[in-house]
Amino acid sequence: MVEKEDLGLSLSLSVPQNQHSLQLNLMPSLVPSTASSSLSGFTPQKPLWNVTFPSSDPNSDLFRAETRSFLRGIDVNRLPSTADCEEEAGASSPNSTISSISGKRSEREGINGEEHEMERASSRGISDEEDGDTSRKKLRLSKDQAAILEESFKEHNTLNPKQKSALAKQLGLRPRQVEVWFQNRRARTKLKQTEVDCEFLKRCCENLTDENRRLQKEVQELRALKLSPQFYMQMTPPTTLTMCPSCERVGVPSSTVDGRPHSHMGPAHHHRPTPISPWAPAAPITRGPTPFDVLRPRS
DNA sequence: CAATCCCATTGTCTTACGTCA
DNA sequence: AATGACGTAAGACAATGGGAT
Repeated sequence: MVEKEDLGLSLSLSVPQNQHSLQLNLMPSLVPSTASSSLSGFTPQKPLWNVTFPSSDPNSDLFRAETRSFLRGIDVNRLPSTADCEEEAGASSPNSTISSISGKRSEREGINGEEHEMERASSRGISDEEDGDTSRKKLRLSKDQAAILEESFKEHNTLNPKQKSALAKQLGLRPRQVEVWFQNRRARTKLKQTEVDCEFLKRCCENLTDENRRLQKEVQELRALKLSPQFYMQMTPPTTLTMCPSCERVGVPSSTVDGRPHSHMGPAHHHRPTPISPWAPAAPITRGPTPFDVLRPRS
């Protein structure tokens, strides 16, 4: 298990076998365009693929939104002052923290105490015609708010009630908004993880396909070789070789290995020796790179 | 039973792009 | 050809509602 350093985006991929759990650590703020990954059993030195995060992608909506917000210099969720109300009171202005309160949430957060105060504070900017309107208004978190939330998310991607309240107070948001932001943030993280996992599996599939193709070719070549008459002529008379299907060791019946009886042939051995063709190499077949080998950086 | 999470979905906002006058 | 207004599709994201724990 890889430590969730910096709690950027820690990705884990579980494949059927438990031992193949992909851990991907994505740290958008530190590693803007690449993601390091590690698979238990191997740890690539180089990033395997690029992952672009919204805030780092100049074409992304978040980036644009941030840029917009920055350029305008408007904190869309700041509790509106009178000056703000005069300046940006357009009906479709994003400059509002107005949002309808979920009935569910209203039940949950029995409006009281600090949260009640926050609730009222957030409602202060509602104009008369909006006040009675239950339709929610879209808000955009300011760059600063988003940055603080992001920082907090890096530290811990879930919040306890105390942290939530403190953060909400710090940001001038309702606790419910902070909670929602964290939920949506977790969802985005998961989505990104899924995309990365998908990309990884795609690569695995491609590599396996390649290897399969290569092995098929190798088999064909060996078959062709097997059928050629010259090959037989040069063959020494076949001896009866057997190979333990379990440990893939070649054993010679009615003989000893290193002077000692080979256990494969002993009565206690539970594997039935499999006869192998005389042209099968005694040495282990050098296999081609597995997908993991391919992905593994070469030193 | 309440709190919280995840998930799917909705609603809003913004941008890019195509069309037309 | 250049320009501005307009409509629209697409994407991002805050918010909602429901089910699960």
